[in-house]
Amino acid sequence: MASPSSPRRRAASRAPKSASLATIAATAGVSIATVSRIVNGLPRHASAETEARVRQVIEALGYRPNQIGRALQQGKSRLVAMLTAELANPVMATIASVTEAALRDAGYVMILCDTHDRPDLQDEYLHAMRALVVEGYVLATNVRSPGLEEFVTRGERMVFACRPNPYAAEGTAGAFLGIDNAQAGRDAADYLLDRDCTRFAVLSQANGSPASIARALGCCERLRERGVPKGRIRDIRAPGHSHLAVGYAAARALAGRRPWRGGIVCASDQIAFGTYRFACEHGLDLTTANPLISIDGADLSAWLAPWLTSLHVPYEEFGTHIVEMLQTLWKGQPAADHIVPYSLRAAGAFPVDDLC
Amino acid sequence: MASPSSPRRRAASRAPKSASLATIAATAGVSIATVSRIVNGLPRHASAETEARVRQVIEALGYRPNQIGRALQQGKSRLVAMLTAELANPVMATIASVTEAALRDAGYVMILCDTHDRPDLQDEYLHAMRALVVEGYVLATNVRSPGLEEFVTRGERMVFACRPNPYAAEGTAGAFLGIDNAQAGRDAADYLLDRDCTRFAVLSQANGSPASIARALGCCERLRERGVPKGRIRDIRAPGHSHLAVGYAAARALAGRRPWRGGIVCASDQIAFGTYRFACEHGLDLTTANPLISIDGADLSAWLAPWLTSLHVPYEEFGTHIVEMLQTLWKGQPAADHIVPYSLRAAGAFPVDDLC
DNA sequence: CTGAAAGCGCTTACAG
DNA sequence: CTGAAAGCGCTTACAG
Repeated sequence: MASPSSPRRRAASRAPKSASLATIAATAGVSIATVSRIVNGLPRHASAETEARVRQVIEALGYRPNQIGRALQQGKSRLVAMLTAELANPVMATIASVTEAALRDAGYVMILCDTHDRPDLQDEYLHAMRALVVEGYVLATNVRSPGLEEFVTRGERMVFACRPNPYAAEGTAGAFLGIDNAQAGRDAADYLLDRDCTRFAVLSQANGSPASIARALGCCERLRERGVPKGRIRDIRAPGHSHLAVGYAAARALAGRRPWRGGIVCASDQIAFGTYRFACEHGLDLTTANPLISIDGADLSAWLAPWLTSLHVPYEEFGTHIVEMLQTLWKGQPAADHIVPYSLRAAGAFPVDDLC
Repeated sequence: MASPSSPRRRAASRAPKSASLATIAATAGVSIATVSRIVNGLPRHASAETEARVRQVIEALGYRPNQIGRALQQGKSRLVAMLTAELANPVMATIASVTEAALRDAGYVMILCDTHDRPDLQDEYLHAMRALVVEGYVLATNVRSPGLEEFVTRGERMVFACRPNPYAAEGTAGAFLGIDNAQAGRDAADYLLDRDCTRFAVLSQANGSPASIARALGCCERLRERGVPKGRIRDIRAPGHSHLAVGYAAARALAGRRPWRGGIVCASDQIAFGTYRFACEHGLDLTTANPLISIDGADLSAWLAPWLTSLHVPYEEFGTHIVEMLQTLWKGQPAADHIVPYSLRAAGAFPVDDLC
């Protein structure tokens, strides 16, 4: 190791200094304004010779505009904050990934903040992002927090993915992007009914997000509607932070009494995975005798869980939608809710080629 | 929708304006410098009464320091860039997640950039991050690019997770964080040998990353070393961008001749997942007759792939290590490589409680 | 076509 | 204890 006082230490202790507009201007013998105009490709910026000279200097010194200086001047940062509930969840990772790509294409840089569904972290990040003067917020979290309420009432430009805005004012454009969760629950019920199930288990998270509650409720509602007696519906709401753990616990509850026989609806892929693990360990039957359907249908599931039938939410398209919604906000218009369709992805039926 | 010229439009078209240091100073009747000192908790910043008055104004106006102004002044942004090869890969998502948490604890904000393993995107991001004056770079990509070479030679502060620095100078501290990949391959070989396998398949990606090549090579090397004849080793390098597709293709090649009988080493979890999907569809036997071991052992695998035995890389600890390495760099010292140990995670043996 | 100057929000010596 | 002033890197009217 270099000693603390060695010259080497000094040299390496900060990032290599890069040239500024002023440096370029000085060595090219023009004004800062001129260089700025050239860099930004403004209309009648400079004579051909001046431009050539300046460009040469820029090239030679490897100049790149400092975004911080620009951001301070313009009052906008080209930064968008994305707050995710839990990046470890593949669904969240997918949303983050596609949003990042769409924002990049639109010329923005995404900052990803993992709130771990903790209100304190959520507020910490919200404030840190405001301090960075981000131009918009994408929320994929379901937690209430004072900071979020404050931001909503202050009119910050936010889009809500998957989970609706918990502080949305009545009759306001919610800027919500997602599926009709209640309807998805109903469709899951129909799927099992059409396969002649007579007993039903609905697995969801206790005190879950509004979205996941809506799925479970919609499902139970539909079952009753189609004449299933209450006694034939097991509405299991298992505790746990991770949906994996929820699914495991729910499956345990399900298998607890006598061997289960009937259809199973999991409010999310992750819950289905937890169920699956329990099934592997303790022999809960997940074959055609007990058809299982989940809601999410993430791409990874098509690989890792060929046994899984699910209502596939088109997360791969969320990035584009999110950017469109942000652009609406940036135009000063309220962003309407955006309800996307889902589709049935049958077990094992998804073609490999589409996944590569 | 509000008409384009409605007053509403104007009102919403930019973020709500927030108070500046100057505003606070003016309404509190003190100088900007005084407010700054109070906000930053500097030693003898102000008299008790002044401070009280200023704090009151800050509270009333909801003032938060603008990080951009501060960054410009101090020449540091408290931002760290993380470049990931592919966020859709759960291993990458895990690394991103833990790094984000560790950086936050250290007072930094992480910007996540998904390069999709494309050199052009990698360079685009590298330059965008430099423009943001980030204080460090975390690379979890394996792509060579002109920009990366430029950054390395310029001495930017970077750490390399999982994939070594492709432009590291001889005998230089590489700032690499990861496992001994060749040794992991060797250990995987030993695992199968100890289970009395006599035939072996080694599944990896054609033209893969140095890390994954090292795993496959180490494995083959060890097999030969322990006397396995070349004809009993099938070294399958399948093409494909995603490791899932690679695993699928490799399994197809493996099953192509006669029914496979022997041990299987997958260079990564994802390759094992692809193999698994092929096995489910086409009946490749993955039970004890054909023991399979992969390298990675991501937490998600413990849930979704209870059938999988793997050498578990402690990705959950990567965040802490990455921050330590960055802090070494920030002190002006070179960051040594950091080789972490891995451990065997046997199929189905991982306790559920540890995963919640 | 080109430049001098103001100002974005902040920190930090330097005076008093 | 407190303030006036310079300056971080940039853009943008405003002159010429």
